[in-house]
Amino acid sequence: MKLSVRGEYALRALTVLGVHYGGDVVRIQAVSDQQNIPKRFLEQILNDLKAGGFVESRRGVSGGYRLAAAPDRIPLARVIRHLEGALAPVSCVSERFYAKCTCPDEAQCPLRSVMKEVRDAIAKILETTTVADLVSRAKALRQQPDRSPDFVI
Amino acid sequence: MKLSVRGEYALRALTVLGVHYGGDVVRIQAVSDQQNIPKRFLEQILNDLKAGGFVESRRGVSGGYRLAAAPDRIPLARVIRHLEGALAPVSCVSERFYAKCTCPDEAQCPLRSVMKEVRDAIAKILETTTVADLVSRAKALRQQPDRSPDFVI
DNA sequence: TTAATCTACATTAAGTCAATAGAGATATAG
DNA sequence: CTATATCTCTATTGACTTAATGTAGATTAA
Repeated sequence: MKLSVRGEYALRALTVLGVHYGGDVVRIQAVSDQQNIPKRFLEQILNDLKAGGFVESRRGVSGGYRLAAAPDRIPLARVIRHLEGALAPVSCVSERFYAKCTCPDEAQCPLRSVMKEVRDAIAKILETTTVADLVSRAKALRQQPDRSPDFVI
Repeated sequence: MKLSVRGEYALRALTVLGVHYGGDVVRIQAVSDQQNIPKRFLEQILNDLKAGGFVESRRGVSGGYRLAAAPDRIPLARVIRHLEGALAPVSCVSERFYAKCTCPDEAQCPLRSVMKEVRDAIAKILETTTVADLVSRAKALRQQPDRSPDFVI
């Protein structure tokens, strides 16, 4: 049930680009420094995100990356599906990456129905959460960095 | 976000043992045949499940495996955690397998809070679903193999 | 023209996964 | 008591994936 480091880096990078949405492009180096992501690896990832239509780039001096769409139009599910494939824990319950599993009869496999519930729960969250949400959560967390829920007056 | 084939086999095998709960032990060969699981691989898995306290075994002729507890006392989450580790998509939001991630400041990482939601959604389902549920779903599906919800009289 | 940037493709080292191999221990049937 | 079907244990393999690193090139603002 893992999100790869690659996927994690991608979402963190998109958050940075989301913060600067509407402004100028952001250099890879800046994202790398700020988010503690190996620069060369991040190059690959951003290139992949460009191929997926999530970001656009400008080359040359003062080049960089920016979001290709408004942050609230980029659900996390789309990004993760592009980078990693299925959200579903087993391929036989995936909506867009379906593949047969090894059970003798899918129609009678009780595990499938449970895993379908899991898939739906994951998808529900990741379909409705967007890069814009990451940006606003980042802002909120910056305001109240270490205030626990019990610490409200 | 994947459940490994190993984990899938384990849960399918436990379902078979769950069906026979209260009766005699079940041979690996029988489980292997019935569930289309490579026998030698299944041996390893059942051995691992035994180490985890989920099943017990009898050796020798007419040996085999049986559940070590009532099916309704075995939540899927326990099994998966034993075999695969964390349910959480990223280690930094795992309750029992916490590990630091690479983000510069966990307290201010917006991705963490989203992934925590995902973790909780997954855990909620897998903590409340037990081997007994798999057994009863299997029975239900056997009764009504191809009757869709729209097809009820 | 320079230098900072993105682009493209190749390579690598380590790890994981699914499965297989082989030798051994145990217990039941006969 | 012996034959044999089972579980037990450790090791190994081959394919694949992951997270990076290497090298060379294209682009563009200053």
